[in-house]
Amino acid sequence: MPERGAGVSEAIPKRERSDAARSRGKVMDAARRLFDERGVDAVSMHEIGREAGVGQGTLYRRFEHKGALCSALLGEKIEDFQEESRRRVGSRGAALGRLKWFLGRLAKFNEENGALLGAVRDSAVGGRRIEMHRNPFYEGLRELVIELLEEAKETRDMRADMDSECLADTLLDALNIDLYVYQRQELGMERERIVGALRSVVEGFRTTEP
Amino acid sequence: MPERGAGVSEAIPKRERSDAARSRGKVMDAARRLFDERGVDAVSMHEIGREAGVGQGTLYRRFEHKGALCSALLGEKIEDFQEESRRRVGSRGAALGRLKWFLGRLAKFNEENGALLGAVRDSAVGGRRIEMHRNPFYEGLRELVIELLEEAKETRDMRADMDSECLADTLLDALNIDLYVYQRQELGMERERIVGALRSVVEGFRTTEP
DNA sequence: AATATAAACGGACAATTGTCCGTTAGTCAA
DNA sequence: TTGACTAACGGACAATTGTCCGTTTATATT
Repeated sequence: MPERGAGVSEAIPKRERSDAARSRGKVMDAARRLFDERGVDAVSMHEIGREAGVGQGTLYRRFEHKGALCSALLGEKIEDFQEESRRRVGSRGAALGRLKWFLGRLAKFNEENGALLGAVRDSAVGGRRIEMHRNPFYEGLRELVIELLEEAKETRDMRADMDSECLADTLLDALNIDLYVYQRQELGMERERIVGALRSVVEGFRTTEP
Repeated sequence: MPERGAGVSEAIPKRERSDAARSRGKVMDAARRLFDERGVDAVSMHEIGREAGVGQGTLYRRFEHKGALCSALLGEKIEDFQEESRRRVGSRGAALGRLKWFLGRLAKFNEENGALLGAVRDSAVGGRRIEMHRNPFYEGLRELVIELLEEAKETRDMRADMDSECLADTLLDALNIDLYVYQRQELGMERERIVGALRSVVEGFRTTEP
């Protein structure tokens, strides 16, 4: 197999045959339409196949499961989010300040894509539980946060004994979609409150100035 | 038969009829046996019913879903954990120190009950996503952490502007079973490392001494 | 254009979860 | 003890996910 460039999404190994591409498009269109109409949770995969006019085999060949389909639907949003994040995060200024900005941006991403993110999460059950974390999207976010924390260490803004890797997971998981929905809808917390609390956690990472 | 009702499963309204109690016992025994034999994930609900010698209606009347059954199975462990936690947490000493102890204990609980906790988590999909957080077990932990944080505020160990509620969710979610399994098995992190990182987060909550 | 071949297609099928409803049997009061 | 009331029972049934496999078709080659 020819080595493909390290693309953001690992779909399309060689080149898609024309009928395959057509099927992919039909399925994604149908899914968008049905999700829009009745909500993500209320639409079954078979229904999507029927609406798209493709068989189950085709449907599942293109998208391993509903979560993968939702990920594909999220595609552009993810690209935008990652692009903006990488740009802002690569800019000048204090690393911890940029980290705080990033946490706010991630909350906004949650806010805008809650339904699809929830479906992605739902599909990560049983044997696929690990996929929640081991995927290009999460790993990208993780690298980004680690990078910021390491930079904060180097500039002596953060204590040197802090564990950047672990902390990155902690910060990202504090904004996982399940907890976020629970805090927003069940506890009635405002977005700014959630983000604010997390920023105060980051504030605690700072070296105490003498 | 151990006292039921204070765990994750719903409280028993009046009193269980004798045949109902027998069914409950048979189902739990069968589940324990099969889970032990082949692992939680590899056993279906129907199989448990068959092994227990009860019909599907009975099975689902007693346990709403596989997660509820696993919660019941976790019952005693949960009791022990909660009891020990409440005792230690109610003791003397610095609140933040007790919080740190609690985080270690929670990690140990994860370690000991990973498979069942994973199944409980898996069953909290779709419409039941909220149940991951809105259940007596989680709420108990949450109250306990909030209590500690509030105490730390009162004794001026923690900055007064910290949001105890949000922070409690953050700390607890940092030890959710999915992330924990990912960090332990996928990233190969040691338990002490995970707990240590979280304790350093708590350390950051402290008021900076002048 | 004809042909070979591998990818893609479609829909039947298997597995699992969860519900429904007619039947059975504990429990309590007379 | 008897009888009635109602919780509990059991298994068929519906819905959904995901797989399998025989058939079709796009594409590269001659």
